[in-house]
Amino acid sequence: MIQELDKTYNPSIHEDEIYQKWEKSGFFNPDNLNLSKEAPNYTIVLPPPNITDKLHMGHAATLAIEDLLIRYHRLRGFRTLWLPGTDHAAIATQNVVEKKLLKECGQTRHGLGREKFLAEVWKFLEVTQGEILHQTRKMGASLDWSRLAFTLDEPRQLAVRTMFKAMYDEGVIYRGERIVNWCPRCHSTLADDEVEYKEEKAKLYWIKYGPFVLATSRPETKLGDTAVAVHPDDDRYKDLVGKELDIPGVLGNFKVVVVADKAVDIAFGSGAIKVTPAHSFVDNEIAGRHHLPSKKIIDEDGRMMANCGKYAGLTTQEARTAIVDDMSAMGLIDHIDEDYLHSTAVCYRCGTVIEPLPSRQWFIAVDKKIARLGGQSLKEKALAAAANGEIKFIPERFDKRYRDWMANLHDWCISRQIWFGHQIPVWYRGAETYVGITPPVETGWVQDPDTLDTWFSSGMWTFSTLGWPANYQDNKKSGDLARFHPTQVLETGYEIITLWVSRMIMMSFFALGEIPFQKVYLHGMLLDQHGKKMSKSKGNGVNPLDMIAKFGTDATRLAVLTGSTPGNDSRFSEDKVEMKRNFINKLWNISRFIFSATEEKFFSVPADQRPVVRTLADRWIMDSLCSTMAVVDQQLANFNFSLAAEELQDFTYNKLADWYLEIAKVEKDKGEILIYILKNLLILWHPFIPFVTETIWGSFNDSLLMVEKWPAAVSHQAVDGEGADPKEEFKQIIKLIQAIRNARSEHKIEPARKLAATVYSQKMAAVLAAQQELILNLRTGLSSLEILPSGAKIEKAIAIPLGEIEVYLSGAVDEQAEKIRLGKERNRLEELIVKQEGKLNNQDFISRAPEKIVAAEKDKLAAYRLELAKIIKIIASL
RNA sequence: GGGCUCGUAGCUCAGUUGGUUAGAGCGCUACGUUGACAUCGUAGAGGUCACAGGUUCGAGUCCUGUCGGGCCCACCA
Repeated sequence: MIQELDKTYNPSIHEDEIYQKWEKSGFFNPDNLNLSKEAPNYTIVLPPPNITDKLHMGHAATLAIEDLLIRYHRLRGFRTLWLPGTDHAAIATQNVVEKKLLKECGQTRHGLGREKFLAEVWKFLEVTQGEILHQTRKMGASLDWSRLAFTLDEPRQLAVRTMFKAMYDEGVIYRGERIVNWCPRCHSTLADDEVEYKEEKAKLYWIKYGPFVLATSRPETKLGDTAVAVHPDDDRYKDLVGKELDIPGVLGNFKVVVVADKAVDIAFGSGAIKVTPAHSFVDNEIAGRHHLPSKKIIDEDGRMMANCGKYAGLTTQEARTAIVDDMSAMGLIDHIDEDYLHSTAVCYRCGTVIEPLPSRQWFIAVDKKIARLGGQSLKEKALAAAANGEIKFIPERFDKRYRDWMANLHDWCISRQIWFGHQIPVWYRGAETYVGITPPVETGWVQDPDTLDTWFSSGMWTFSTLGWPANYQDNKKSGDLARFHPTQVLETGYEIITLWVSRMIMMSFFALGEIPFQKVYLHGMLLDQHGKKMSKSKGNGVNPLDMIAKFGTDATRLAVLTGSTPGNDSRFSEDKVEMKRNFINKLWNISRFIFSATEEKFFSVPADQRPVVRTLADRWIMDSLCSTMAVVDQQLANFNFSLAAEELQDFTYNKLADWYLEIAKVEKDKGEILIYILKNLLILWHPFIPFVTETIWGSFNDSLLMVEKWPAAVSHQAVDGEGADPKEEFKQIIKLIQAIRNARSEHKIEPARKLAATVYSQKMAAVLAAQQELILNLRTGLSSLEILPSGAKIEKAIAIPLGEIEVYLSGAVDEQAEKIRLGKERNRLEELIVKQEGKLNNQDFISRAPEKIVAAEKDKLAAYRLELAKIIKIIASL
């Protein structure tokens, strides 16, 4: 049964129905695919979007790319799993909800209390999660919804606690004191990427410091100084290194040592710095290297502590003013630079100045040698996986970024002082500590109030979604974990290589001793039409649902899949989507035409059964389809989605629609071959534009296109070719037709006016004669066509030299225009010949270039000369 | 400061290991309803490949430098 198609494709009346059909079929789930045991796996875990907000175009691009990969491999007979989920995005989500509560009911999280606040967060995420999942379905994503996961659902909570305990037992997770970014207002540590830098003018104080004069922007931290550091190569201070000094200060004299450390910049200030290990990251590192004591003087409220004498209780700002005044009175201030430009670290959330503070936090030791990793550290394992090619980055350049970052990685601080997230599975009772997957049974234990960095749980994503830890007993994988891990590809944005990709690799090595994925394909960012990053605050973001409503999902997908190369940013604009909508409509109308031109009996022929080929044009289109199949396979293997789509679009538009369909109208009886091409074309297009292809397919098939068989390019390779290469011969026909159209256009000959054509060709006469009907009927406007091996020049005719072929059009000649046109042509050829002769007269070229190239260049010159000779003859005759 | 990346037609971008007269789509110009498609067709114009050197028989492609975008990381005592 063949259903008639509407005049234009209207996505909105088909898409939802098609998606339901797919979902009901069960084929999103690899367990339902009819595959042999030997079928290879193809698994991708969806990078779980944050439930902070609905999806934007960037997410749409991710979904389009991954669905393309998944559908392509499903068609090719892989056991294909695409695993969906969402990310609780701890801090980000908590902030969004905090802001919302403050705006809507003036409540703070502290006012509400932990339990009620968390209830609000869960209420919020239910809404956004629902919206995200709806958007994802609208994109046509063929995700296995039966395996849907959330980074904070019950199974993932169990996985996180299990992981934490295992790492703690192995000594990889430890509690330690370290300088952290502390926001005195939020009362929380901030991750490095949550700190923002604001550039501003400040004062730089040059203070007298024993034998030194040194520059500081924070004189109040002098109370916590334990050393002075200079560069080891700095001759000015060589003699002082290693000495202990007695320094006069506002609270009396204190002792510091002088150390030499390469972290000091000789050129800045006086080349000497005071070292405050407790309140500066750099100083803390210097202190670590030289085993210096640390003295904490600022508390969690950003105030001076009790050990600061009369300054105790002042904020750091107040203390700075007071101390500078006092130092000034003591003559300790050398001078002050007023216009010192520097950037201050502030909280990305509230803008409060960050205080670096020593704090007790939980860490993952990345350099600790681990027995279960064969005595290697997480860092070493993660680096080796990239170095030995076990994990490949695409494009390759990101491999370097990954390894550079990994090599410089410090211990990873995983505790956060926020409420929303995985609460740390550690309980305290007095001096006792208990770490466990379940709470201790006895009473009196209090759980650590902190939660884990959101990347801890998302770092476990490849295996926590596949049933770890239940599916991993005695170092053996079972169930989904055995079937699908390691996954084949991780597809994500390059901006989270460090945040996410690196963590996943470390976590997977620790939990399973293996890589989480074989390839990492990194896509670029989607920018707006002006090349700016899309963001909510700029208001230039686009909701994919708007595009879908306007132009359809397929157009939206194709727009984000094309016009870009791997790893590079690309611009998005509505115009692009509109163009793709036009193309999809073209495909729809190609199908309509083919339906109308095909006898019913051919519709049921299987897509891989080759049709009978009769004419040169048939052989040409079959050959073109073959090479398109090969190119698409090759481009997709290299993640060149855009080039694959371009190849398909070129075949569909420029070969099939522009030429072969027109030929079919002339040569007739093409049903068998047309439906064959259409079926294969729909399969080839399906991964890119699943809805329209499935819709067309469904109008004459009972089966689902999504599980058809991908055409193997090799089986079509043997396009029967008696005689010469059909491609080359047919290309000559196309060239001839185009030249005739072109000549008509240049001579401004009205379309209705018919011309008589005479064609001379020694080599091609027979081939051209066989294609007479096409040449006459493909918009050339000819009244007659005479083809001869050779003959006399035709007077008063438009002459078109086409290499070996000569064409004359008589019936309407403007000799003046003809002279001008041919003159231009002559000049062009003469220039080419001069250039070519120069090349061939160059002895270096002749002797050093490969023979093949030299021969080709000689042939070219001969061809140019032949053509020029003809033109000169024609001009002379005018 | 370190690293990465981009600069090719008016616009958005391709251009595989150096080797035809540097390509595509859109836009523009002219013409046009031909058995699917105006969400269409035919034809055309349009480029010192950012700039300056170098390597090479040969450079859009490789090297060095300059200028101009973008991104990442570190740091600003």
